[in-house]
Amino acid sequence: MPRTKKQFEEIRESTKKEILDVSLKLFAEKGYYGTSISSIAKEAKISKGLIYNYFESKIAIVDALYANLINEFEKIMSPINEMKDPFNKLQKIIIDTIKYTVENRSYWRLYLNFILQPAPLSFEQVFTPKFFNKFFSDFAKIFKKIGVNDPKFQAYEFAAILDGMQMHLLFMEDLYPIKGMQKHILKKYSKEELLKVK
Amino acid sequence: MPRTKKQFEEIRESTKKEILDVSLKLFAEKGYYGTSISSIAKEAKISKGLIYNYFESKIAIVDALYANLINEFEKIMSPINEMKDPFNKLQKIIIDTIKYTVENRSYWRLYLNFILQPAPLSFEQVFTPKFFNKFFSDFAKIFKKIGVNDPKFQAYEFAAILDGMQMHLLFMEDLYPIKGMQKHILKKYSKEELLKVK
Amino acid sequence: MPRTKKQFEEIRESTKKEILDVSLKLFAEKGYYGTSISSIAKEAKISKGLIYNYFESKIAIVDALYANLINEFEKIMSPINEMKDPFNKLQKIIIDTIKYTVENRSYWRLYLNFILQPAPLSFEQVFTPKFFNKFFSDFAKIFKKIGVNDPKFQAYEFAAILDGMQMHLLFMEDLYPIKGMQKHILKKYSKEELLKVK
Amino acid sequence: MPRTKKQFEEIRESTKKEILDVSLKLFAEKGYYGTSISSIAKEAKISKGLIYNYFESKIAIVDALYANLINEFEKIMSPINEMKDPFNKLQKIIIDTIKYTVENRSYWRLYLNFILQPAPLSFEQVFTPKFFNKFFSDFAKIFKKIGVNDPKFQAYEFAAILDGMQMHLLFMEDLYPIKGMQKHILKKYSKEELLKVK
DNA sequence: AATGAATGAGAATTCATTCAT
DNA sequence: TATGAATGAATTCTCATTCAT
Repeated sequence: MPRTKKQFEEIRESTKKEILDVSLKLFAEKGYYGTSISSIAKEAKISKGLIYNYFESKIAIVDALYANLINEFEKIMSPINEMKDPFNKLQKIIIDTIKYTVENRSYWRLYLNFILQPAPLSFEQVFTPKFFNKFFSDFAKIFKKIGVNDPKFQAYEFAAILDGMQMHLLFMEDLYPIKGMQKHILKKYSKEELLKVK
Repeated sequence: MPRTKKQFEEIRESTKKEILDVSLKLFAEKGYYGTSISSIAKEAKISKGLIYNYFESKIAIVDALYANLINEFEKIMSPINEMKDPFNKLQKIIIDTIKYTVENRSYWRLYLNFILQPAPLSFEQVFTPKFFNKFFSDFAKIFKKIGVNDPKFQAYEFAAILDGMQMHLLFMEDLYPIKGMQKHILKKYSKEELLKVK
Repeated sequence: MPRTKKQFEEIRESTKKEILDVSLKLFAEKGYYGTSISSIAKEAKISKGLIYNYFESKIAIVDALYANLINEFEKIMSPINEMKDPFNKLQKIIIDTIKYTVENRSYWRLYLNFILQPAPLSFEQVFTPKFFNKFFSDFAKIFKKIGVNDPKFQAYEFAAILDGMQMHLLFMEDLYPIKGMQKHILKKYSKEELLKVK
Repeated sequence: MPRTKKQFEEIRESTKKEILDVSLKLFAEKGYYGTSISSIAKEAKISKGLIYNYFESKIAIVDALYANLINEFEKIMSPINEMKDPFNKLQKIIIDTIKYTVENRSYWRLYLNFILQPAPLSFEQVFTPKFFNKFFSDFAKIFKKIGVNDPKFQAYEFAAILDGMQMHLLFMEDLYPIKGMQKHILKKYSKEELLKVK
């Protein structure tokens, strides 16, 4: 009895997901060049050839991971974007950034790698300088709404703290006092403090 | 009649420097794996073989660049370490970090790459979590001396801002408003502001 | 529809054998360093890369040949070891040594090369001095059983004759009067002669 | 004051000898391919270039060593050739073979390597099958003079024992009971024994 | 859909030899 | 005579990708 169309699709779906999961793990652990198609196949317990049934090339896998990463961003940002209160917004950005970084180190490690990764990995560039500018200007709007001085540079500062902290966290792993840092940052960007400075 | 020892040394000196300069440029541009020995040779207008007259292996080139990088760090930090006044110290750290990053983008791009680089590039690790801890604790001492609340996390915040800013700057290049940011950060860590918060 | 496991195994089996056969021939003809992986690939009419699908490195090929060689040794020696009569034993050792040398020149040429080969080829050493001592003491037992004077040195002499003859045979090829030599040696180690000397 | 012609020649002579000595040592230790021109230069404390002032190529060094080896042979054999008494002759051949092998392991190790060494090292072949035949026939003459049966194969046997013993000695080094073996062989080829067998 | 044998381009590395001084 | 920097061809090895089954 041949499989139904739906069954086929389910197989495709789950195999593809497995390849992506394994790839993410390996890329984050060993880097793009340190991860061979063979090792992905072995880890995913499928054949090398099958991978090419799902992805055109090695770089296409990265592209897909990349796309997923963008989705993650969206998922984090879209509820935030819908929030009205700028103070709550800041608090949530901080909390979520830390939460997702801790929960999903592989992804974020990859993300930082990609950002700094030079040329050969500049597949469909999504994390373009423009993309970042969007963030900066979004943040700037929040600070403008709050009414602090110099909202533009407050935004750059805010972004720098988050990305710097993320980098330190990913690099130092358990040595980094993320709990304390979170408290510290949350306080710094709390309503009371912000109103004080204003 | 052979060249004198000194002549030979000069030749070696200059060829070695050329190889390192070209390598730094290419590694920063295209990454370690994206840069072949061939391309270094071609760019430096020497033969592939000659490179091995100066460096044992490809990774040895990176090691040398790495060592130079450490030197840069020392050069930046040693005058700072000798400074007494904590306020001046902070100001100088900010100014120098930005100055050296702008002047020497290749190096710092490489540096960030190295920090996050996974496994295969684990040449003599210098930028270990321990190395960073040293920075954090040095910074903490400064803030303690100033007498701010929570000097430890102020230090982590300070480091995060600097590294985050550096990352943004390296990624966005000319799109980044580094001038304004410098002013902003300097003000944030100026004597008046710090004394206010205290 | 992929090939069955058995089909794959057959392919592997035959390709591996082909690589080993070609390698043996070339190594014996031109030596280890005189034989490139390229030349093996060309002679075997496969791609260079495929060889690495079967052997980890060039030296691993030699290791495999080496292991086969040990097997040959076993095959020659095990029926001999089971023989009781010491006179028959000696006769068989002589006959077999010559037989296998003539039939399998490549292997034995390689064997002699390996024994004397210096350093760089010191893959898993099997032909250690200890290995030889085993032979000497086995031979000594035979002569002791026969009851000749000085069985120890009779054994060394016997081994020297066999290895010396083998060397001459491999070196001089068809110029060596192996037939006559075999008769001569067989007679020297015949029951009558040995009992005479005793 | 420029050096005299004679002085120049002395320098050349001694430098050349040094190169050969070092080469012999290294070739015997590490083999031809395991020995680089660089390592010879370093060990001889001269420059790489200078070697090419004395020898056209790496293989030319081997050729020279080879020629020296032939000389050694001559030196051993010429006094022997002048001896009249066949019994003394055999005794001296045995004694000298062992003596020179022990005293000059490097040379003889090289010699055995060369004999079996395939193609790439088949520089000016001196150790041709013909060369060996000369030995065999010389030996045969001795045995003929003595009047043993089958002098031809006695000669082959004699040569096999010597070369086999030499091989074992070179391979097993101090584990080989060369003293006892010498006594044994000398006795076997002593006047009394030979006359007995005759 | 799935397998893994096979390919081949390209990478790092070695080293005999040349050559300017 | 002597030096060692420089060359370049050849070598081993890797790995993304293809393809017959």
